[in-house]
Amino acid sequence: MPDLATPLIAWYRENARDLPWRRPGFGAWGTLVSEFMLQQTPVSRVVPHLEAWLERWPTPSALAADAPAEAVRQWANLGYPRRALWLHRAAVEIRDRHGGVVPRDVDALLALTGIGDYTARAVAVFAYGDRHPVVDTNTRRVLARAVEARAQPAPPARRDLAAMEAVLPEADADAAVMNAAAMELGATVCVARSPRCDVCPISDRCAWRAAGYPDTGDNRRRQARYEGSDRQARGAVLRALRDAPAHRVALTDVAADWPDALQRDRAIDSLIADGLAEASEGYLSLPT
DNA sequence: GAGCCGTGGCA
DNA sequence: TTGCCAAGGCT
Repeated sequence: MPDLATPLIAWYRENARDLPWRRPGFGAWGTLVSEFMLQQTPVSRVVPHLEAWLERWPTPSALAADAPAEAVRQWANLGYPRRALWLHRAAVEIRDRHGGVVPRDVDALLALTGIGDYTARAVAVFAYGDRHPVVDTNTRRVLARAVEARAQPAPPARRDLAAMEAVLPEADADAAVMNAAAMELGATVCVARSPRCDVCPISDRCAWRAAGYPDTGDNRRRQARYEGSDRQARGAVLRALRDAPAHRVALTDVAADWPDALQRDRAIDSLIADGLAEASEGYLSLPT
């Protein structure tokens, strides 16, 4: 296995983007909030929302003291609004189970609502400096190409953690930078379409490049069409609630212009089932 | 493990 | 216009 860490770390020190969560002393709560927002949402859209969020709720207890509806409203159009609800629940759990301090232990982090393998380790590594493999979609693509000589990674699996562990330096601080560097390379150089191998710091040891960029197929899961989907209908309903005075709309008026009434009703029911909406006395509202 | 869950930018 | 892609997680 060629040494990927040395050139990646050196490259990262020179080329890392200046992002809010990379500022010294950003804090574990800020890191946690940023990681929730970054789950499937691009960096450029997250940055302004993150700063507004932390200004309003500087600690987990501050968020926990507010209503879930406020979290969902503040989430605005970041997408996947269940994350706002889960972040609020996590804040309550941090207040009640951890004295208001974001836990450092990976298992404790994994036990929080909305935190999985990626986010738990990202917090432990980037906020606390501990040594764990942090594997996101960028890292999976970098490892698939550099190590496995594949054009695209396989779907996410637990073995991805072992694959990253295998290329991680021993020292905690180096391992943390390596984790960030692999993600950064995947986000800015080793991108999904049209990778920029001419500026890649590990192109001389990339297995995919050495093999002549073979087309190894693509096992990635396809996203369902969004236009006309239930997800779009849910988005329309929730947008109406966010924009309404007191986050409350008469049930008969919610997304009344939606072309498919059955689909609209299905969306309302599923939002209620998810805890993102509540129905009472003929009105639909955000969760209190 | 597969399907589901928002939103917007870009080719 | 359509499909791809984005610091995932839950059921």
